[in-house]
Amino acid sequence: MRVTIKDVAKAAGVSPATVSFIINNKPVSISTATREKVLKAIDELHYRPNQLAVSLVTNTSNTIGLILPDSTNPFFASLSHCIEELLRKHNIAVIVGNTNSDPDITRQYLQLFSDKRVDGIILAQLDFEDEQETIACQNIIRHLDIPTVYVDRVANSVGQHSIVEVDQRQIGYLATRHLLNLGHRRIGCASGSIHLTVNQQRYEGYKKALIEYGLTPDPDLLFCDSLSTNCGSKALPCLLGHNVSAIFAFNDMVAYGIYKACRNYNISIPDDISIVGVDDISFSEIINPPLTTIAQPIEKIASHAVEAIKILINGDKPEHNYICLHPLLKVRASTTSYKNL
Amino acid sequence: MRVTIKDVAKAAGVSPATVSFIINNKPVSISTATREKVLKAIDELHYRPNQLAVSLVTNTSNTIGLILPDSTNPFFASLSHCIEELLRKHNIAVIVGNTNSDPDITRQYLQLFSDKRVDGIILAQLDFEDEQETIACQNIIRHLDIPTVYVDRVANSVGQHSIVEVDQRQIGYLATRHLLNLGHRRIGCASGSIHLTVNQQRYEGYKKALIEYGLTPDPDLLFCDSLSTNCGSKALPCLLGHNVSAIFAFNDMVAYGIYKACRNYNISIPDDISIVGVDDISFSEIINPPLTTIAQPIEKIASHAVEAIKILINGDKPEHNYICLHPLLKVRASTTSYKNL
DNA sequence: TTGTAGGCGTTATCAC
DNA sequence: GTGATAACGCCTACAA
Repeated sequence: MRVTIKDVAKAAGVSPATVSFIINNKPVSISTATREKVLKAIDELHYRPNQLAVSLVTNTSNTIGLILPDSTNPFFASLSHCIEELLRKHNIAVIVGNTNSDPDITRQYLQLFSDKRVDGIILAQLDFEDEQETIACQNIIRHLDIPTVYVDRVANSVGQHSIVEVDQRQIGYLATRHLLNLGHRRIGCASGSIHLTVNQQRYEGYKKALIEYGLTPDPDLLFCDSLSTNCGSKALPCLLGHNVSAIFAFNDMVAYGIYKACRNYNISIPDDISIVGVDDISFSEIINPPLTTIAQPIEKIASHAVEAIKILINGDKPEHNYICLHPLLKVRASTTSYKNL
Repeated sequence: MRVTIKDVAKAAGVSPATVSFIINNKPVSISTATREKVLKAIDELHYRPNQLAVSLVTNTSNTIGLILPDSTNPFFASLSHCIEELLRKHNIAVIVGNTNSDPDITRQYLQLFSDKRVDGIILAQLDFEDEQETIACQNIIRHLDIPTVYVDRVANSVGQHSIVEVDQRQIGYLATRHLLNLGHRRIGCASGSIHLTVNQQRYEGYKKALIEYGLTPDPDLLFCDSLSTNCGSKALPCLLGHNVSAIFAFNDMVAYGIYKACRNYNISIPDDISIVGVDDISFSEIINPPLTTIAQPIEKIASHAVEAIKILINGDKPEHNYICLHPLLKVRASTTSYKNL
C-alpha cells in the first residue's frame, strides 16, 4: 500500500489536516518546528498526494481532453504537441483521442472524458460528412457542460465555449490570388469532401479570388475526394483533362499526391503545372520542388486555445470567445508564371 | 451538481448499493422489478459513474501514460496513434507526454503519471545523451512501482517491466548489406549521437556487414549529429569529402536532409550517391526519388506493447518479458548499383 | 497553532 | 434480494 497523508501525519506526530495545510500552502500559520517535521516526514516517506482523491474532493482533475481527427497528420501532430507542451507547464495532463473523423469514436471519447471529469475539452475539427452527426455531437457537448474550445474548423455554438480558428476563406483566397498573379487562369481545386465546412470555405475563397479577376468559376475544375495523398493522385489526371495550368491542393498531403502522380505522368512541377498546398507541413520544404503553401499559425492556434480553455475553466468570462487567425502564403518553387505553350 | 449514485437510488427507491450492483453486473440476484426501476432511473437522470470515485476505491484508473520523445516525428506519431487506438477498445485512456528527450521533462511526466495513479506506463526510447540520466530515470521508474513497458530502444531493467523492441543491429546490418550487394564499398553513416544505444547498435550492424564483406570500418565515415534533417544536410558535404558512394542515414528524417543538401550541391540520387534510411515514414514513398529504407513494424510494436501492459496490469506473469521484432528492407529508387566513374 | 470530523462518489462487506 | 455502513485518500470548516 502506498503512503498516505495519515502515514505522514503519524510519522511527524501531527494530524492529517496539518500536513494538508502545509502541502497546499494554505494561509494558516504553522510553527516552523512542525513545518519542518512534516516536510521531513514527507521527504523520507516519499509521500505524494493521490491526485484521484484530491480531484474527487476539489472537483478539478487537472486534466483536459484533446480530440483530433488524426495525430498522424503532421498538422495535428504539431498542434497537439504545442498544446500538450503549454499545458504541461501548468501541470495539466492531456488525454488524447484520435477519432479518424468517426462520429462514434468521437462520442466515445467525449463520454470517456466526461466520466473522467476532465476540466476542459479541446476539440479540433468537429465536422463530419453527415451534418446531422456534427449537430448531434455538439448537442452532446452542450449537455456535458464542460468548458470546451473548438479549434480550427468549426460550426457555431453557445455557452461555455470558445472558438479559435484560422480564416479558411482567406486560405483559399491567398492561394488562388497567388496563382492568378502568376498569370494562371484555369486553376483546378483538389479538395476533400465539399460537405465539410473547411473545404467549403476554402472553395469560397477560391471563387472570390477568381471573381475579383473577372473570371467565372468552372465547377468542372473542382475535384473532391478526401484530404489525403490519394486525392491528389486521382485529381491530377482528372484536372489535366480540363486543361488546368495550376492546381490548388486543399492541403499539403493532397499536394504530395499530385507530386507523386506527376512523376508517373512525366509532368514537371512547376514548368508544366503549378501547385500550391495548405498547412506548410515540414516536408513541404524538403520535397522537390519545395512546395508553395499557405501556412496556418499552429503555435498561435495552440496558445490561444490553451489560454481560452484556462479562462473557461477558471469560470471567467472570456473577453472574446471567438478568435480568428490569419494564414500566411509561403512562396516556394512549385509555382511559376503561366507560359502559354 | 452532477447526478450521483445516491440520486439514482433515491429516484428508484432503492439503496446506492443496489444501484452499484446493477451497474457493475455483480453476481448478486436482483429482482427484475428493481433492476428495471433502477435502469430507468439511470436512463432518465443520465447518470454516469464518476470515474474518479470509482478509481479511488477500486485502485485502478483505466488510464495509462505514454511517454515519447516527440510526437511530431511521424514514427512516434504512428506508434502513439496505434497504441491509443488499441487501448480505446478497452476503454483505457492515454495520457501522452512528449519529452523532447529532456530528462527533466521525462521525470515530470513520470511523477504526473504516478500522482494520477495510472495503471501502467508505456515508455518509448528512454535513452539520454548522458547515461547517468538514463539510469536515474530507470531508478525512478523502479521506485514508482508501476507496470511499465519499454518500447523501441531500451536499456535493461528488472521487475514489473516488459520490453518490446526492434532489432536495431539488424537494421544497420540490412541497410549496409543492401548497399554492399549493390557494389558500394565506401559507405558513410549519418547518425545521431553515438552515445544513444539505438545509434550504437545500428552502427554495430553496419560494421558487422562490412566485416562480413572483408572490409575494415573507417571511423571517418561515421558522421554524428542528431536524428534530424539538419544532420543529413551537414553530413553530406562531410562524407563526400571522404569519397563515399552511398550513405546509410540512421533515419528517414536524416535522409531527407541529405536529399535537400543534394539539391544544393547538384548531386543526383541515386546516380551520384545512393541513400538508405530507417523508419519508412509515409513521405519516403512520396519523395523523389522514393527512399529505400528499413521499416520498423509499428503496428506490431504497438500491439505487443499493449498486450504486454495489459498482462502486467492484470498482475499475470508474462510468458516472455522481452520481445524483439524484425525490421524489413524496402527497396525503392534511392539506391542503385555502384558505378566507378 | 493544531486537531476532529464530515464529506467527495464509489465499492464492498456484512447483516437483515 | 436488499440495505446499512465502512472504507478509499484527501480537503476543509469548525473546534479546541
